Parts: sequence; structure tokens; C-alpha cells
Amino acid sequence: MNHSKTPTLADVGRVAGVSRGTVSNVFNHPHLVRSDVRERVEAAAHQLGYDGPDPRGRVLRDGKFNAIGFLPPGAYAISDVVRSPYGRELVLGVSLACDEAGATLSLVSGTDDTRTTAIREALVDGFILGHSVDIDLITSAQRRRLPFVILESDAGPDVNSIRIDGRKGALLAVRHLTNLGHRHFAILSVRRTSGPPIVHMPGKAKRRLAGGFPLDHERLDGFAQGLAEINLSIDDVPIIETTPGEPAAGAVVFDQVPEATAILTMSDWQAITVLDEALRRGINIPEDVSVVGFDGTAEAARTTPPLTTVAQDIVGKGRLAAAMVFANGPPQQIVMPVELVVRGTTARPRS
Amino acid sequence: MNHSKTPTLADVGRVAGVSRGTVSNVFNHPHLVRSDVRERVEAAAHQLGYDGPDPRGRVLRDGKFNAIGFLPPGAYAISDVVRSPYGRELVLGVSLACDEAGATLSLVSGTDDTRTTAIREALVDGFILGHSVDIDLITSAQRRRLPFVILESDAGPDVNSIRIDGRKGALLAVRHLTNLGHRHFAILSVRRTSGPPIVHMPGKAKRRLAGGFPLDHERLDGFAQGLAEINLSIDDVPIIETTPGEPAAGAVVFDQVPEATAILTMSDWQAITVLDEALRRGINIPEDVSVVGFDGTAEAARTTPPLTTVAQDIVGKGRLAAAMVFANGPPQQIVMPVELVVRGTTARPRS
DNA sequence: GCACTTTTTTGGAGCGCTCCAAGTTTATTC
DNA sequence: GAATAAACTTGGAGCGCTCCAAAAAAGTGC
Repeated sequence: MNHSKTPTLADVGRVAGVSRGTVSNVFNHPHLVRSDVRERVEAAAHQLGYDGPDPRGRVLRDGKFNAIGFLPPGAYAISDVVRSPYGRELVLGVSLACDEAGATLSLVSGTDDTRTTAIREALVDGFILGHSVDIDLITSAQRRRLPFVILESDAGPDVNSIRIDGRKGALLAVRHLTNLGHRHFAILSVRRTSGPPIVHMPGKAKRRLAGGFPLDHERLDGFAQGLAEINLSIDDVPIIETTPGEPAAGAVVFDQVPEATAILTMSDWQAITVLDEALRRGINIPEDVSVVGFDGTAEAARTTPPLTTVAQDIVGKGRLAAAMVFANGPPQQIVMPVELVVRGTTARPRS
Repeated sequence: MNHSKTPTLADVGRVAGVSRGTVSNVFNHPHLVRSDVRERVEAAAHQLGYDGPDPRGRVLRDGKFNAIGFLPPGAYAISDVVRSPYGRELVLGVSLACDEAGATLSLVSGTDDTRTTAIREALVDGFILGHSVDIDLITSAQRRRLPFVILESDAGPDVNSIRIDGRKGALLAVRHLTNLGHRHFAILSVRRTSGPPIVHMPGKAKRRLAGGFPLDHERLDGFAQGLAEINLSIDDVPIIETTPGEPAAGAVVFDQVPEATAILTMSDWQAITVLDEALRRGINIPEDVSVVGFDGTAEAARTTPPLTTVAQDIVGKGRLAAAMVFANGPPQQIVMPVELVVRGTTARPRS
């Protein structure tokens, strides 16, 4: 019997002439097994090629996976997270916390339609849900009865959430530019659905973002407020929505809003494409056009010139999120601070 | 009974007045349950707040996790992988393949001593082992009787492996520089153990790398061969070992080998620190010193000036590794090509 | 209404393990 | 060497699920 099957605890016990429980103890609590018995068991295990208890059994019995799951935001895939500067730093923070806890970090795949299934089936002890989580996902997560944290979305007092003060960040960015004397803006917003850039020029009736998460609207509010302070209306500012990583983002802005002396973005990633395009077209930054990023990623410090950006502690956010999952405490809603980091991409407009 | 416990299949069956098997079918093979029964079961599930079969039971029963595990190279932690340009692209490739397969990517944590335990306990269907895997890890992986692939290490014909032709890459790099007329070199090698940079100056007896994986020695061999072609000996070239991401790497090279007109590195990451340090010291690249990177990461294309580097298809490598794990076929040893990408950091030495 | 086919439903078996209360062996004390 | 304490072992219970052979129900044809 038990020909080529992989051996189990029971097989080892049989060969060593001890019970399953003792074999289990040899592997998990060796101190409470007499040494001669332990050696006998180890010999039997070796002979059978048994390398320790199968995690499947343990998992069922203990109910613990020792892993935490990270779900990419929105419709994004795992690969998008690794691709984006923001996503990378976020995952870095989470992974730091996992390293410390000796836990595994599972990047859970799933498109919109498979997402709830993914949550239901993920082999994890808790979740971090990327921003913009819709209500279905939250319900799924709650059903799993596992701790979870939502990023950049406030889902009420019963749900853990961590977000930055996006409104204030946006406000700081605009004020910085208006103080420098800028009056002609373009806004590069994030399209959260897939597809080509969408251009919203002023004048057209009420403009609505085609894709956009609460956090995007919050930032837009911040921009609006800052503009209102110098009696400008955001309704007069062109807004362009591009998906994250859209390489043409910069080109669309320059084509559609040539009069802009200042470009406000929703991410460093977008701002970087603007810088790239400016270089390509011979537009001087910041002399011809000022650009402000958002996020304060490491990349932003390395551009030429270095990017002025609304910085947040992304790594810290990931870390904190993981810590909250591990802690599994009462729900908290945390708002993290933002800070305007002025570097080389902003200056007075040409007079 | 069953007060606050989470409900199980059996509970739902009891409420709906059907057997466990039927409830299971409602969730997994709904087509073979009569519709009125299905609705009854769904109602019962809803009433109990049951959101589908618990993955723990399924895992034990099916033996499948639908996940693949990635183990960072050597003594590195998950976070190191995300931090390094090379690691990121590798993980990106793996994640692309996982996205397509609908599988989860588990970044398995573990330091040297916990690594084998991590392998033993990881909830995955297969592994990708970062380069430089020692024999213990391979044995552990084999014991799991799970498919696995080793990166940048050839462990013989019984083990899946993927590596680049590092020797050739190194050779191409040196030849490029010797053709330009360089005769004074410094080599920046990778220290795979933790600690400060180690400087190996020529002349000292036989020099041995303190930390270094087979791939590092292979590249060194390539450098040696290229130098030999113009009758130079690698024994006369200073070698400096720094851990990946060591920010001082550039500084140590300029301090210790001021006469070098060309710096050979083992990674783009290292090369970038050299560029940063050159900028800081007012050393002009490539006029004063030429620098060659290794890996061909996306970062290398964005430095100022853009980095000349030995490029490989990192994303493709990750993808292929995942594919091999999923395929679970007979062992293969794959050697991927490298290519010298000449950009702006190499030029003739000042005459 | 009967015999027969097809569609549904059932419940036992078992996946591999760890916990724990109870039982057994060994050591210590007087 | 009996009594007591300490150290070690045992094996049943159960984690939640899916498969599958067999039973039950429903459908079909005459």
C-alpha cells in the first residue's frame, strides 16, 4: 500500500511505531518528545522521504494561512501594480510589514467580474483592498469575516480605511501655482476605466468624469477650491482623463491645451509622461510650463528637472495597512497627511 | 446551536432541507441542481450569511492552491525584490503570467534560516526560486514534490532552470569598452551577503569574492576573457563588491579607483548609483568616465545620460518561469540571450 | 399504469493535520 | 519498593469540503 503516494504523518508513525500525534510533535513541538523516539521518527521520515507536515492539513485544522492578500485597485491587474511607481511603493510597504511578521504576501488576481470570487477563495487571513473599492467588494470581504482595510476610500465607521487628505493636497498644489502667478491651467485626471484619453473642454454643459474614483473627485474639489480663491472657476479649466501609465497623456495635454502655463496632475506617473513629452517637443520645464505631480514617489525626485509634487508616505501607508490587518482590531478610519514638495518643475510663468 | 460560528455547507443544507452535496453543487456545479432547489439553497445561504464554500476545505480536498510562490533570491526579503529595478521587472513578468492564468502570486517571505520552512509550508502549487539558490533549497523544493524553476543557476538536468548567458554579456560589455580605447577599469560586483562594500585591489594574493553567486563569477569570467583579448589581466583590475542597492557603491569606486576610465557593473542599479555619485562630484559621464550597466531595466533608459547596459528580457524571463511552473513538464534548462545596448554613458576615454 | 430512461439528490469516505484529555511510562522521594 | 510526581504518548474528534456510486425522483412512451 501507499506506493508512490506522498507519505503522510500516519505513514511515518506506522514505520516508526508511534502514533500520528507523536510524529506531529516531532515536527512541531520536538521538545516534548523523548530524544530516542524523536530520532526514530526522524529516521522513518527520512526513509519515507517525508519532509514535514503537509500545509493543507494544518490549514484546515488551524484555520490560519499566515498570509495577507493584496487586491489591486479597481480593474487593475497584479501587473499594473508592479508597473506603477505608486503601486510599487505601496506594495513595498506591505511587504516590509509581511517580512517582519514572517507572513506571505499574496497578490490576488482578478478582473472586475472575477474579483468577488477571488476574495471568496483567496487563501489569506486578511485583505488590503486597493482604493476605489466598490460596495460589492466590501460586502464580499465582510462575508469572508476576515479583517480588511480599504485604501483611499472611506466606507464608513464599520470598515477599516486609510486615505490621504487628497483635497488638501490638491489645494496646496493649486495655491503654489497661483502664488507663482499662473492663471492658465490644465488638469490631468485619472481615467479609471480602460480606453483612450477623454478630453473635457470648458463650456460644454456640465462636465462629468467618465471614469473616476471618489479620491479623484476629492482632488478635483481641492483644485476647484484653490482656483476659487483667486476667482477662477474649475469649469473654465480643461480636464483630461487618461488611464494610469498612458504614455500619450503628455501629448494630449500639450495638443489640447496649448495655452496652459501650469499642468496639474493626479499622479507622478502622469506628470512624468508630461515631462517626457515636453522634452520631445522642446518645451522647457519649468520656464515654459509648470508641472505638479501627485504622490511623491521616489521617481519624482529623479526626473529632470526634479518634480514638484504633492507627497504622501506611500510606503508607510502600505505598512500601516498591513499592520491593521494583522492587528485585527476595532475599525478605524485613518487620514494621512500630505505635503507639497517644491522642486524644479514649477516656476513663475513667462510674463 | 451554531451561534456566532461561521456557517458551513452543512448548516446551509440543514436550513434548506437538502444534503451537503447539493449545497456544494449549487455553488460549484449549479447546472445540475433543479432550479427550485437551487433557489431554496441560495435563500438559505443568504439567510445564514453564507457566501460560498470555505477555501480551506476545498484546498484539503482538491490539493490545489491555484497559486504560485516566488522566493526572493538569496538572503533577500520580499521588500528587496520590490525595491530593485531588476526584481520588479521579474515579478512583473511572473505576475503577467499569473494574471493570465487567474492564479495568485505569493511572495514568500523568509530569511536564510526560515527559508526551507517557508518552502515546506507555502500554500502554492509550484515555486520560482530566485537566483543563487543553494542546494538545501533545491532539496526542500524537491521534497514538496511541486514543480519549480530556478533562476540564474543551473542545477543540472533534473531541475528546471532559466538563466541568461552572463559570460557573453560581460564579454560584450568589455569588448565595447576596449574597442573604444579604454585600458583602465574598475569592476563593481555584487556582494550577496550583507555588509559594507569590500574592496579587492590588485596585487594582493589570490582574490576571492566574499559574497557572490555562480552568476557573478560567470560574469567575472566574461570580463576576464574580454580583458585577456587585449592582453590585460583581470587580476590587475580592482573589484569592489557592494550589496544591491548600496547607495555608496558609486562613491567607493571613485574613491578607490580614481584612475579608472571605465566602470563595469553587475546591475543597472549599481550603475545608477555611479551616475548619481558622478553628478554629485562633477565628474562628467561619459567624457571623464564610461559606465556600463547590466540587466537592461526600464530605469536604465531614463537616466541622464541614458545608460549603456547589457540587456536581457527580464519580464520575459519571469513570464517564462511562471509558464514552466504552470506547465509542470519535463525538466528544461534554458539559456536566454543577452544584448549590449549602447546608449549615452560610454565614449572614448580622454586621450 | 407499467417499465424504462434520464435527471437529481444523497451521504459515506476521505483529504492530512493538530489539539487535548486521558492513559502510560519513567523518575524521584522517603 | 511503594507512593507520588513528572514526563511522555496515544488516539478520538473534528476542521469544511468535494467526489462518486448509488438511491430517489421525475419524465417518457405505449
